[in-house]
Amino acid sequence: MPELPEVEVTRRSVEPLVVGQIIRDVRLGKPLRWPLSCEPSSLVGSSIKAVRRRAKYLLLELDEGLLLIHLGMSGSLQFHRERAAPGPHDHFDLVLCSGLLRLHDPRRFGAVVWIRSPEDPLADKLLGAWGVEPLSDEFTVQALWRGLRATRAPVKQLLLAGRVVVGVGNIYACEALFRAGIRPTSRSDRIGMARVIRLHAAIRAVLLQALAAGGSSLRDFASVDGTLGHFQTQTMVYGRAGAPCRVCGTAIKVMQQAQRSTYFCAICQR
DNA sequence: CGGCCGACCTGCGGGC
DNA sequence: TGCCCGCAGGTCGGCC
Repeated sequence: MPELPEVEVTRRSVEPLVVGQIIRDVRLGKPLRWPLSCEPSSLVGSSIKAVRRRAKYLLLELDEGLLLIHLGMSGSLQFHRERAAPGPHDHFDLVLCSGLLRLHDPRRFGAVVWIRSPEDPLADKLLGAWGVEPLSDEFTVQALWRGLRATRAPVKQLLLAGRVVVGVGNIYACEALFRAGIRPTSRSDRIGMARVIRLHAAIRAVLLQALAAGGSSLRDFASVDGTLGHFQTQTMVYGRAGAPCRVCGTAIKVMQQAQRSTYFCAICQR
């Protein structure tokens, strides 16, 4: 589920429930992508000072250090007011006074990692080399232009790589390129300024539209209070192979790029 | 260093 | 109806 809109929707719904709360207990389920990197019991007694987001990571700021949460492909956070027995796919619980914050993640590509400080080598490995936040002032046409000029890779793969701009995954890369009228296979360094300007606007617009829709709930993504997102019903190309383009009526095509499915309209994107 | 590819893991939908 | 295959929102590490 988790691209920037889904992670941000999660952040906004979690924040008011956990900020100021003290960690009473920690429960681990099956192993996730990376180990927690500390004794679970060492987190007990810490309070949660803030909930931030960087790229697709949620960052719970503690008294000491940072709890970094990644939702992987299938993760979502839940909040239970009452004690609730964990299911087979519930792999991390933070017990607070106000209730229980729980990571539900069937595929276990997600992770919860404790980071001691910004100088921790783990911080660099996990948060170090990312590009700018697309909804911040740092994401300018110039920044996108420079990033595109620096590589011959297909533009869709550059967007997915996150080195220039973060938070854009497979759904929103396909959608942004459609809205900008750009072929996903176009060589990044051959895209002209007029198109870069359109792509810059399209990335922001599609992410904002998805945020307003509560994200995409392809399987079971939900915000912490259980609300489902509905952006998946608004996509122009993603998941619509064979269906008519909402602009020109031509059948939407799907192809493989770097082992990911790319959806596009061969007429609207040239 | 850039870019491709496999790996990680489980569930589900479509086709036979 | 039931089984098997392919595919799914991410990203790291190894290899050329």
